[in-house]
Amino acid sequence: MQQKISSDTTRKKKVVDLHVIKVACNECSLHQLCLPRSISGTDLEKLDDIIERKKPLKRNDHLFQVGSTFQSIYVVRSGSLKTYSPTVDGQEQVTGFHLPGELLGLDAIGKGHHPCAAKALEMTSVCEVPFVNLEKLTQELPTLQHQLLRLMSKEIFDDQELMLLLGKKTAEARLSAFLLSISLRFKQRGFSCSEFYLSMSRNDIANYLGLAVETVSRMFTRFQEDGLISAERKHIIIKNRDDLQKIAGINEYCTDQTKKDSQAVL
Amino acid sequence: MQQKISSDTTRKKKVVDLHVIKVACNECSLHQLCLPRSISGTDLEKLDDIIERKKPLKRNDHLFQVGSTFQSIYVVRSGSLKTYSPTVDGQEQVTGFHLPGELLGLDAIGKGHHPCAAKALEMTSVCEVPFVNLEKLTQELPTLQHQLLRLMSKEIFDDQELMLLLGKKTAEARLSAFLLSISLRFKQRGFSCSEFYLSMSRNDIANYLGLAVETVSRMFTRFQEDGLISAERKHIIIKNRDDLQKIAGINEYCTDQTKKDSQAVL
DNA sequence: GTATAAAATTGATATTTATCAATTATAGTG
DNA sequence: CACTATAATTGATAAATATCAATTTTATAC
Repeated sequence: MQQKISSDTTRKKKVVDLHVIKVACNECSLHQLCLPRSISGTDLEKLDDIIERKKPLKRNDHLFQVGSTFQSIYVVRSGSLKTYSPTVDGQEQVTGFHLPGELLGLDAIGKGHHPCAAKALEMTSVCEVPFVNLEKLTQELPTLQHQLLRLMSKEIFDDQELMLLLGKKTAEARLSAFLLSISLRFKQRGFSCSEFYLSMSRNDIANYLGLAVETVSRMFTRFQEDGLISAERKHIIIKNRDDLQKIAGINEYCTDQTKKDSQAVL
Repeated sequence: MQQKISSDTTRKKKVVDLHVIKVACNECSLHQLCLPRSISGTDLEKLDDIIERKKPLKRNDHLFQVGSTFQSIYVVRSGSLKTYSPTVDGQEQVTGFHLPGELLGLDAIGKGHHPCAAKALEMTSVCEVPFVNLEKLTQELPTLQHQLLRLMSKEIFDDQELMLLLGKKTAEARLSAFLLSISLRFKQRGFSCSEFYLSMSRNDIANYLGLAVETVSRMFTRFQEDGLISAERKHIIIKNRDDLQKIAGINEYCTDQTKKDSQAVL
C-alpha cells in the first residue's frame, strides 16, 4: 500500500509544473477535479503535489496490462488509447476508446487490479494520479471529493450511453451513433465536432461495435455516398448531422444544446 | 439542496430499524457500505439515520422517471427493476436490470438528474439513501468514503462487462452471456446460480440485447434442445454451464472461482 | 526509393437475423 | 369460469450481415 511514485525526487519544482498543468489542462476533464473554483492556493499545491506526468507512450505501448495491480487513475493529456479484454479464443475485445481529457482506470478501484489492458493508439501522453494520495486528499478537501464522485458518476453515465449504442440492432445505427459519440466527445473538449481524425483502425471500430470489418467499411462507403460524412481514411467530416442522428435513432448523442436541454426535462 | 425526506418524524425508532436492516442486508451490496467492519456503534447509528425505506413498488410502478432530479441512490432490497431510456421514435430502450442487492441512481450524480427511468418488474422494495447526507457522512468516516468509491468503481466495471456482452456478434453468444451474467449476479447475492426466475419479459431481454423478440425466443428453444438450459417460461435452470460459456466466448462471466483467479493474473 | 507488411476496400456467397403473420400459452379481470 | 389482453412461440420469407477471397491502398522498414 506504500507508493513508490511520490518518492521520486528528481521531479521538477512544483510551481513550474503547476503552471504547465494549469495551461494544458484547460479543457481536460480532470480540470474540474484538479482546479475547483473554490480551492485555495495552498490546496492547489497539495493537489499538484500528487499528480505525476508519465513519459509519453508510443503507438502500441501499454499504459497498463490486464490484471496489473491498480495504483493510479490516468487522464489522457494528448493522443488516445483503447482498452480491451482478452477473449477465450485468444482474440481481444475492444471495450473503449479514450480521447484527450478522458479518464482511465476507474474500473479498477473496486477489485484492486485492472480488468482490461490499455494500449496507445498513437503517440500519447497521460497524467498519473496515485489513488491513495488522491483519496487521502479528498478527506481534507470536500470539494475535491464531490468532484471525484461526479467524475465517477459521469463515467457510469457515459458507459450506459455506450450500451445504448451497442444495443442498437442495425450496423448503420451503430456506426452513426459511434461517430456522433466521438464527435460529441471532441466537442466537449473544445475540439471541432464536425471534423476530426479517428485514431483507431476500422478493425478496432468493428470489434468495438460487434460488427465485421467489412461491414464497417461498407457503412463508411455508404455514408459517404449518401452525403452524410466525408471519410478520407481516418479524416472524418460530419456533413449531415441531422440525418446521422435519425439513423442512430436515439436522442442521447445530439450535440445541439437545445435538444439536450429539452431531453433533460422529464 | 434541502432534504425533505429526513424531516419525516413518523419514522420508527432507530434501533429497531437498524436491527432489521442488519439482518436483511446480509447479502446486499450496500452491506459493505452500510456496515464496514471497522465502524463503531455510534457511527453505525449515524449511517442508519440517513437510510430510508421506500414503500414497496408494485409491478410497473416507477422508482424514478427520466429527467427527475437526483436526490438519492437506491438499493434493491427484494424484487427487481429495469432501467430504460426513451428513443426518438417513442420506443424505449432497456439499459439494465437490477436485482436484489444492486444499486440504482449512481449515473445521476454527475448531472443532477436521472438519465433513465426505473420501473419495477415485480413487487419490489428498495432502500433509499439521500445523497447529500451520505456525502456529508463520508467526510466524517473515511472507511465509508472508501466503500462508496469501491462501489462506484464496481458499477463502472460491471457496465463494461455488459458492454462486452452487447459487443458480441451472434445472438446465441449474447443470450448465453446474458444468462451467465444473471446467474453470476444471483450467486454473488447468495442465491442459486444454476436455478432462478427471470423477472423480465422476453421482450425486455430482446430489447436489452439488441435482438428481435422472436430471435430470443428461438434461442431459448435451441438452448433447451441442446440441453444447455431448461427454460419453463421464466424459470431457468442452467444445465451445461461449460458449453454456455464456450458459446458466450468470453472468460468474464465464469462463476468458477479458479478460472476467475487465473484470469486476474496478467 | 523500393520492398514488405498491414489496413482498408470491394465483390460474391452463405449464414444469420429481422420482419410479417399466425398460433398458442399465460396472466389478469369481471 | 369465461373473456380479454398480453406474452411467447413457431413458421415462412426478406433483409442484413458474416464469411471468404481478391484487390487496392496505405504505412513501415530497409
